[in-house]
Formats: sequence, structure tokens, C-alpha cells
Amino acid sequence: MRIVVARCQVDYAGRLTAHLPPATRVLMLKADGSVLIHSDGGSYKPLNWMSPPCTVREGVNDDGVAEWVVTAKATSQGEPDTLRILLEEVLHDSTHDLGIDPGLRKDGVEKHLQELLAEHPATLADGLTLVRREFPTAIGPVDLMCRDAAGVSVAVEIKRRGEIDGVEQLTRYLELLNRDPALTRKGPVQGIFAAQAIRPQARTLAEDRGITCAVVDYDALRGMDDPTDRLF
Amino acid sequence: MRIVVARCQVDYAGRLTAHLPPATRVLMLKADGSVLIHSDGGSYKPLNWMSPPCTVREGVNDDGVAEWVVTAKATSQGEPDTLRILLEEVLHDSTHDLGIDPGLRKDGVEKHLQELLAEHPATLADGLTLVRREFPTAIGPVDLMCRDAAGVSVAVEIKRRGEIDGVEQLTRYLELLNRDPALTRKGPVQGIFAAQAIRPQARTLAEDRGITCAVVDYDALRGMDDPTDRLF
DNA sequence: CTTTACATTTCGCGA
DNA sequence: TCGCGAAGTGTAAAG
Repeated sequence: MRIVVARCQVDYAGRLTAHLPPATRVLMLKADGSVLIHSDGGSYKPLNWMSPPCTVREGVNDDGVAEWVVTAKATSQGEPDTLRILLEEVLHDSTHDLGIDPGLRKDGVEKHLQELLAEHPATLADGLTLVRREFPTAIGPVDLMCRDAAGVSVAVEIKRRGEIDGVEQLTRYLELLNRDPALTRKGPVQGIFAAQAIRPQARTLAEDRGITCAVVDYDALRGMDDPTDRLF
Repeated sequence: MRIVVARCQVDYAGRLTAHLPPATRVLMLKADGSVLIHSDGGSYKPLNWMSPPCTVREGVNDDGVAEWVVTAKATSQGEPDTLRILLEEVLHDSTHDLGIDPGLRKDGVEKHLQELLAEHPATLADGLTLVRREFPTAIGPVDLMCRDAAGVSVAVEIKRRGEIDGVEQLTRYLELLNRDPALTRKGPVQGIFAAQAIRPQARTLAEDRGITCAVVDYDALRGMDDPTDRLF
């Protein structure tokens, strides 16, 4: 990993065209050849970058100013991604051996929530039993397809955070599922919108459409399943 | 902007829980308090980060090891985002004044394509004229609403790359628009799916639904509109 | 291998 | 401010 702080200007041409006027920025050159250009704000997204695999060629332009030309392998559309960095003044330049990173261990994402609810569907509604996870439909898989105590089909959409688009998604599923005679034998397919937190607007929309909202306690669910300790 | 290279381990708790085992990484502390933790690979996305606004508290843990605790303002759901960085060995530590960045100038994205096509709708179909851009509907704005030579309404969906989801989006718009008597007076609303490149699957689906596909030559369009030179 | 859906998405526009 | 859709999206799982 090489870190350079420099006054520079940057031109990018590839899927789009972009330009950065002269200013002082931080350049990161990673071991795989990728380049990141960061300013002192924004978010984790760099102002400009080049994704690996790519190659950096260091040179000097006609005016004697240091210039880096970063080129990526040709894209499918034949657009040659190119990043040109003109280094007008280098304020810092250091290289560090980082080694291979062991990587991030994640927990608490939607997939895990779906697994837990698949194992404990009754926490969503009394008497609910699982028919299958990722129930396939023409417009995508329904997270959980269940059946209630009366044998009525229940489609469950799971989100980490319950927002309007999730309700829309479940609505589309329900519309489609309710055209299937095999699923509607005991009555129309019901919907449950499950999330760790449901925004008021999403709840209003869901309930207006006859969809039940279920707030899920992730920690409690995990406790039922596998009482491992939290990280800290 | 402060840059630290250190052997460290990281724990994040907030919207999810995550852990980074001990390894050497690059830490960037930006002027707004945000923190980025980069490894020597991957992409421009850090292994872990904290978005602004947040505050960094430097301290020492019970074992005498330097520890940074980064806390974000409480989220709407009351989840306290916290990042704990244990600095086992600092290999580099430098601070740089970057100033305010003038920002990125972009060109060539979908918005610009939409502007160009709004000015030259006839490139999509002979005799096509613009009614309005971002034509509002209950499920979102239609990119371009036009009328053909016969007065029939034509909805245009514009994408940089034409894929199936774009066809689905246009289909939903057409379904809705065709319920409006004011738009269907001269016949059903027609659809045009416009993109710089359209994938075979998307083309097949579109044509199967009676939607016309139009491949747009961005450079030619830009030439018609404003013959400025490319950056390089 | 392609295709699909998620992301601690972030970012930008419009109402 | 909120809501919605795009992104040079990246990424991981599934078919």
C-alpha cells in the first residue's frame, strides 16, 4: 500500500467522463494496482478511483510534471477505462506492507434474519408453519411461504428496516400469488411484513392493504436459536 | 486528514455487528470526524467505516493499549452506532491539511442522456415530439412522455444499459398510463425502451410486450447538441 | 459461468 | 426534510 498526499488534478474517461480540478488530495495505491483518490470529506466513497485489475504507469508529461496513467482491462463495451493523475506537488509519499487481510466477520444481515424466522415462524403469528424459504415466483422469490393454523397461505417479506418499497414488493407478490388456485384454496393469500423496525409510513401503507406488520426482536430470536455471546 | 497505518482490530456495532481480527491496515480520519479502515485490496469500499457526523475519542484500554472509540449521533431507531479500534502497533501517523475540495465534474450519466433525448426525441422514432420530461405517475416519474405523428402517447424509459429491470419498470408505467382516458384517446400508450446498449434478454422481453427498443448513440447525440470537445 | 438481490450502500434530484 | 431512483455502484449467493 502506497499513500501519497499531493496537489493534483485528475481526468477520468470510461463509462463516464469526469474531471477533478487542482487541489490537495490523498492517493491510495493498493497492492492489486487499484487507485483511490480521497478528499477530506464526503463518505467512504472516493472522489475518483480505478478498480482492479488495472495497471499504473508513472511518467512525466510534456511540461515535466509527474503524471500517473492508470488503465483498466478493456470493458465488455470496449470502453477503455483510463485515469490520468497530474501530480503538481507531492507533500507525502510512503509505502507500507500490510499483508493479506483476514477479512470482515459480519452478523445481523437480512439473510440471517430470514434463517432465524424460517426456524421460528410462530414468532410472526400464532400457529404459523413454514412451507418453504425463497418460494419462487415469476417476479422473484418470496422470503418465506407459510401456512396458518386454518391452512391459509401466508407470504412473508423480511427486511432489516421496514420501508415503503418493502411493502410494495410484498404487495406485488401477493397480487401474483392470489392468481394461483393452488394457494388460494383456503382463502386469499395473506401477507406479513417483518422487520426489526417498521417506519410509520410503511406500517400505514401495509395495514391499509391488509398486510400484517411484525416487528422482529433479532437478539431474542438469536437467543432462541443459539445462545452465543455478542461481540462486546 | 490524518493517516495512520497500524496493526489493529476493530469491532462495529450498530445497524449490524462486525469484527475485524488483528492485522495491519490503513486508517483515514477525515476532517468531519469520519473514519475509514482500508486493507490492501478489495475495492474502494473500506473494510469498515463510520459516516459523519461522528466523534472520535482517543483513549487507552485496561491493558494499556491505545483505543479509539468512534460514536455516531443516535440513529432514528435509537441504535447507537459505535466503532472500536484497538491500535496494537502504530507504524505510521501523519496529518495533512487538504482544504476544501472543488469537487467532481461529471458527464455522460443517464440524466444527461435524458436531457439530450428530450431535445431530440425524433432520434427515437420519426415524428416523435416531447410532451414533458419526468412525467409524474403514482408509481414514479416516466423519463419522457411523448406523442407520435398520429397523436398517440408514447412513454420512453431511458437507461445507460438496457436490462430486464428497465423493461419491467416501463411495463408498470404503461400498465398504469393505459388506465388514463386522457392519454389513450388516440389509442393505447406505446412504449420505447432507450439505452446505449440493450441486452438480448431485455430486448426479447420488451419486444414480446410490444415495447420498441431504441439503441442510442450518445456521442452522436452530444454532437447534435453541443459540439464541445471531450476532455482528452 | 450468468443472473439476482442486498448493502452499515452513498449520492443526487425533486417535492 | 423526506422520498425515490441511479451508481464508473460492489458483493455474495444461487441457478
